[in-house]
Amino acid sequence: MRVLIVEDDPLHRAWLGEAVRAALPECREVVEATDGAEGEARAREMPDAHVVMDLQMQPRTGIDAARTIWRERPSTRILFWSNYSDEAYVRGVSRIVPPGAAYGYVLKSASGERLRLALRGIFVENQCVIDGEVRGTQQKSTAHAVALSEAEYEVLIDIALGLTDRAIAARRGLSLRSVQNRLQAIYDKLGVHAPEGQEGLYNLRGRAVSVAVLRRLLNRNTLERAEADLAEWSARRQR
Amino acid sequence: MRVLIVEDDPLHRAWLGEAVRAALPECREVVEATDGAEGEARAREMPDAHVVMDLQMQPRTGIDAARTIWRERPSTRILFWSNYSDEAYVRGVSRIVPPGAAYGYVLKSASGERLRLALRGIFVENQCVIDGEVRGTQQKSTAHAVALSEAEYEVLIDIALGLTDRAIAARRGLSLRSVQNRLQAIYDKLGVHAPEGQEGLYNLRGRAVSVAVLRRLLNRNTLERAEADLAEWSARRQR
DNA sequence: AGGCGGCCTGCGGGTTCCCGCAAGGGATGC
DNA sequence: GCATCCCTTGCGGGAACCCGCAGGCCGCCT
Repeated sequence: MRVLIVEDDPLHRAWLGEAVRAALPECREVVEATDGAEGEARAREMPDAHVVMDLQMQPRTGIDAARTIWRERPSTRILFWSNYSDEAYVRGVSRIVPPGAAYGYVLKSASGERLRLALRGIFVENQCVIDGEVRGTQQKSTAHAVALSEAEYEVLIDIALGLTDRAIAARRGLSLRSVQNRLQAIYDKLGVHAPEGQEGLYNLRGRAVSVAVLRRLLNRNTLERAEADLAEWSARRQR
Repeated sequence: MRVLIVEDDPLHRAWLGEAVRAALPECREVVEATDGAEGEARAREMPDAHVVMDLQMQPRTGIDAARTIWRERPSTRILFWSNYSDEAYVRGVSRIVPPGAAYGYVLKSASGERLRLALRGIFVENQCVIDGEVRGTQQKSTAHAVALSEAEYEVLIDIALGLTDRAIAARRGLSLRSVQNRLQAIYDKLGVHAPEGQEGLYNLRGRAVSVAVLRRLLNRNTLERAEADLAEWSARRQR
């Protein structure tokens, strides 16, 4: 067994290396990478490696790296080790896990014992290990009536990018009115309407984005990736 | 001399404690706090302490803590030790430094030697020590013609909160048209206009916020604080 | 079959946004 | 004094947004 660690913080990287060696004595080799891009390269050289990865990295995030790693080798087992359980991250991860892949999501604030269990669970027993807190936001994100559907989430991203209704309609293959219907649903679910007696206070479109950021549905990484997707779509559409 | 460390990550906290003791042998006591609120409390008990503080903390950020510490004792010397040099953070800090106070801003990625120099410079020599990278974004943020003025920045925050033109006008004591002028300036400076041949692509208002987030002019913390300010203003205005 | 709920779509109109045009102040400089 | 620059304000109009109403399609239930 070989393990690849991708983590930009030197202190955390060193500590993680120790934890991996201690939890997995059967591990022959531990390789460390200091950012997403290097992680992808190392993973390419180690076709049998398991991966432990941070999510917040500059400039390529853990999600970016995981996506390419999984695209090249969908059976790779990846343990995400992150500071936060924001819905933006949880959604980001669950969007890219290949069907059937074993993965994990453990918070950095979790105890060493929990990390140890996750390491063994994923890499040895081939099971999925998700921290309780993460599980919580995961369920919250699929609980009906409060949560946004995937279709609505897409439109939310589009307005966060600053697209017009018309542009969204073109991009998503919908009519203008359908886009607006989705927007209504988003406004309702996010509860962006101004309180009693303050009617003209909010621009609902902008307010929705604001609330989404505050509720951690959206973050800078989400936007950055969406921006890249948009650029690609926009180029393709030019011809 | 006494030093207060405010840092939520245990690894970083421990390492920082060592660095402080090594750099400042004349330091009699090192106290550690694990989040912003505790930091404020400890600072209150140590009326002579210097402070080393992380910026990203939950739920009270380093900026929140620094603000109350400085309000109670404006001469406190604070060294901010942060992962990022985002304009949002730099602006956030420079908005709250009391006139004449000695402070510092050092990146976590900087070498131990740079941290040592900063610690001695601020706490012993009473000078300001700002990392080169931070200095860079600081200058970028005040370089004319590309950068937003303070007035424009306020309006940017308002649209990021999802306010209407009318609401912004009421809040900032301006006419509707003036608000729109500020918006124009923001649109120009952020360069949000769609490329040639894609005229209806962007909703400029939303696009401006998007670009601002991508350029790190705004982040979640900025928004959170702005939201609190807005709520307070809104309550005051009700009567 | 018929009814029901969900999603998509067109129409219409009230409101808000985006912005060109133009007129009024201060502030500064020669 | 006058010119110049910057910021503010009003007016007006075209475009985009928000949204109620109503009709159509599809799958599901009894």
